[in-house]
This record gives sequence, structure tokens and C-alpha cells, in this order.
Amino acid sequence: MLAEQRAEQILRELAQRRAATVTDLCQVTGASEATIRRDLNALAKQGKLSKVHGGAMLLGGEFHGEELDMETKRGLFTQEKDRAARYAAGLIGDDDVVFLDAGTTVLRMAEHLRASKALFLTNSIECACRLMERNLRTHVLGGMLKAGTMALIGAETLAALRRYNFTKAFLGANGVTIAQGFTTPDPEEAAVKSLAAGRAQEVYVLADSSKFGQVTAAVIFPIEAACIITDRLPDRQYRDYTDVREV
Amino acid sequence: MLAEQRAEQILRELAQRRAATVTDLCQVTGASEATIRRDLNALAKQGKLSKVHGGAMLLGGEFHGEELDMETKRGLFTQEKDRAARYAAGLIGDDDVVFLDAGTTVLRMAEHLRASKALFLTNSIECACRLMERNLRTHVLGGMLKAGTMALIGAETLAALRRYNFTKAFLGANGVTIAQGFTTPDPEEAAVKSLAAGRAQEVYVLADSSKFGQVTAAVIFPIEAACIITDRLPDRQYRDYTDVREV
DNA sequence: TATTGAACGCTCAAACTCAATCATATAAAA
DNA sequence: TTTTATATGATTGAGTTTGAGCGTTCAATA
Repeated sequence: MLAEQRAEQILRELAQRRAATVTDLCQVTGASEATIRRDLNALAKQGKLSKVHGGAMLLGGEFHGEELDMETKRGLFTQEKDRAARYAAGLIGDDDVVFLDAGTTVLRMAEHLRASKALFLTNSIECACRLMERNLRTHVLGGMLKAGTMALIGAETLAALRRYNFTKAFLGANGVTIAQGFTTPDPEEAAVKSLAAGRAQEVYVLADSSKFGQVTAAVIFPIEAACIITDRLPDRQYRDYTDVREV
Repeated sequence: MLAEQRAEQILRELAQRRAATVTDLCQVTGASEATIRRDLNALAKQGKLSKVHGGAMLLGGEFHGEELDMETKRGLFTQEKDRAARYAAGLIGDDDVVFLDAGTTVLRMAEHLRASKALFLTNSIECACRLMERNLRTHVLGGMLKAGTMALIGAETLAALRRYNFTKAFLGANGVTIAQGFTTPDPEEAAVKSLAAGRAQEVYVLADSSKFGQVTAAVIFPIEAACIITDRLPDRQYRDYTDVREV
């Protein structure tokens, strides 16, 4: 296995479990302890994880993972970035069957949804709670709960997804480029997004301007597979490849 | 488990309960008293909690210092009604695959779960959140989200349930009688409980004493189909029909 | 007053983790 | 083909962490 792949796998494991011991990572990757230690040192130096005695942990909120996350998210919550979420929410009508994925940008959509008869489906626990607060018809995909993002992923999630068809899907992405398309760090999440898109008539990706030009580990689908909703498009060229709504 | 994880867990426990004894924290983390003491000393030195005789408390709160010592605290948190939940939580071992249903009594179980390698499955969003907070392996059944109880119900939930087999299932019930068996108001929830029980090797119903003699709309299963865990059994006769744990 | 029990900190041995070193293997360069 | 560079796995000795045992303190109780 390539060193690069190992790094991805380590980060993925951390994303899902929040913390992992060196032994755990040896089992997952099949590499020796020495190698894992070397990898952890490298990744820690790159600031991608925090190395602790016995293993590594996801960095970010010291504790209260989500709560702090929510606080900071709300803090970062500028009106400009919110416009995309508001616009996306406005696209939903009474007859829609909507998929919402797990991601901060999509989560914001929930706060702008008006009452409707639409059916909502999501793989995000947080999103499901917001939808319920607004008395919207909500279904949740089953599956393995991932620490950190509180997203449902894995084989069970994909199987559940195959039992639905959507009129519209709203997805988040961490990276958007013309060559690599839409990308996200966790392959498991990418698989869910990709499959959801495949079962939707209209696919929208919500991406704020900072996401353009970024590339992360897992490809979701190519650039032309979704309509982009953004607050500011940094490069006109994207319009040659797909529909872009700059709001 | 990593030392940092333990620290997180201790702080989370405190955030939730305001105070905890050393013994409590041992159970939650699976570590020894010596280790917990060391952790508490370290965290206290970092100013993240206040160490008191017998355990630790959140700092900053309106009650500080001597006003409430551990004795009264322990009284607060070891309430009668919690005993059943605590007992049930103690039944879970590392090799178990556990189903937890949506209900206030079962939800309380989550607060008494110790660290373990067991796999947890639930149809309750709230329960899933609690499980994740404790770093437990958690899966969620898909389905329609029901307002009020935040339980997942419906055909999708039943289908998801058929893909699992459990070693132990812990269920709530609103009514328990010898003639009508276990009952609950919502037929949809009854269907989930019933199916979950059918797929479990051992079935436990958590019911406080007020539930005995009550009958509600939907039958879950007959009285002999589950072991009853309760704080007080009002009528000896139940013992003739099924296993009862009065704790 | 003496006793008991709970909680504490200290110490020690065992288990575990770490970084450094070395040998091997694989791939690129000469 | 030989050489060089890089990556990996094993080994080792040093350093950490952990759980158990022991003596002390303190307060409740006989």
C-alpha cells in the first residue's frame, strides 16, 4: 500500500471514530507500528491530527466536539454565506422529495425552510432534528453513526438510499475543481453523496467561495453532474461546465 | 482507551451531571480508581474541573465549594427510579449486540453505560446522540421520524431491523398486565418493539412500578415474552409468568 | 476513646509506548 | 547491472502509563 493511501485511511478512521490507537491503525492499514508512528508524526506536523500518547485524535474542539462546533459555526455564520442556503431552501416546493446530506452548509438550509408538504430525507442526525423542529415530514437513513459529523454512513446507509427516489438533492462538498470535480475527505461520505445524486432528478451542491480550487481525498462526482449554488464564484470558467447560481 | 479520550469522557460526564464520584467515572471509562484520581488531579490542575472529596464537580456553577458535598450529590444522582436503568446497563458486555428502543426509561440507560466494545442499535435519535457521546459503537435504524418522541418508525424501520440480530434487546412499555401483556399507545412503535424482540436472544422490558396494571392501545407481545426489569413489582403474581428483576 | 469504613496519595512492578537504529526490500538513477 | 535513495519492518533501551497494595487521614459510630 502507498504511503498516501495509508494517510487517507488514517484520517478517515479518525474522522469516523474521533480517536484511534496505534494498534487500531495497524490493523486497519496492515502496516507495522513503526510505520504508523512515522505517519502519525508526519500528519501531526502537517496539522492534520493531534498525536497523543498511544495513538492520535481528531483535532478541533478540545471537548464537547459538537457543541463547540455548533458555537463556532454559528459564529462564522455571515449573512453572505447564508444567502446560498436561503436560496437553496427557496427551491423546495410542496411536491418535492428532497435529500439533504450531512454538512455545515446544507445544515444551514434547514434554518430557512418554510412549512411545506415536501418529504425530506437525510443522513444527518443534526439535520433531522432541525427538520423536526420545523414540523417537516422527515425520514432518516439508517446506518453507522460517524463521530464528529454525526452523519450516517456505510453499507446500511447505501442500501437504505436505494429505496428512495428524489426530485432534488442538496449536497455539501469540501472541494470543487473543474478537473477533479466535487470532492470530500471521507470516501464513505462521498459514496453516500454520490449515490444520493444518482437517485435525484436535480442535484445541487452548496459550496461557498472558499471551496473552489480545493481538492480533497474522495471524489463525489464530476463537475458537470451537479448545479452549483454559491455566494461568490471566483472563476467564470466553471460556467462552461455546469449550471451555476451565484446568489 | 486513550488517556485523552478518558479526559473528554470525564468532562462530558461532568457537563451532563454537574458532579460525579470516582466510582461513577471508573464505570463510565472502564479505568481503575487510581487512574481516575490521577486524571482528576491533572484536569483540576488545568482548571477544567474542581476536585472534591469523593469525586469531581463542574466549576463556575452557582453552587461552589461546600454548599453541596458529595454525599448530597450522590443522593441526587442515585435516585430510586434510576436503579432499574443502572441495572440494565450493567447487563451489557463487550460481545453484545444491543437494541435500545425509544423511550424515557431506556434512554436513561444510556447514562449508565460503561465503556465497551458492544455494538448498539437504536431507533431513537436522542438515544443515538447519548451513545455517541460515550464513544460507543452506534448504528441507527432508518425510517420515518415521529414528532414528539423522536423515534424512527414505519416500514423502512422494520425493513432495516430485519437486517440485524441482537444478543439483547432493551425495550420500554407504557402498560404491563398479565392478560394483555406489554402495551404501548402507538401501533407503529409496537411493531418496531415486537420485531426487535423477535430478533433478540434476550429481551428485557424496563418498566417502573406505575406501568403495572395499565393497558394501552397496541400490544407489543405477551407477558412471558420478556424479562421485566423494575424498581418495584406491585404484584407477586407476575413472577408466575416471566422472569422479573426487582432492583 | 477505640473502631470502622471511605477516600486519599504514594510507591512499585508490569505493561505499554516511543524514538532511534539497523537490516531488508523495492524502485529510481547511473 | 550496479548504485543510490526511499520506504518499511524488526529490535532495543528509555520513558510513560496503569493498576494494585499500603499506610494515612478524617469523620461517623460504637
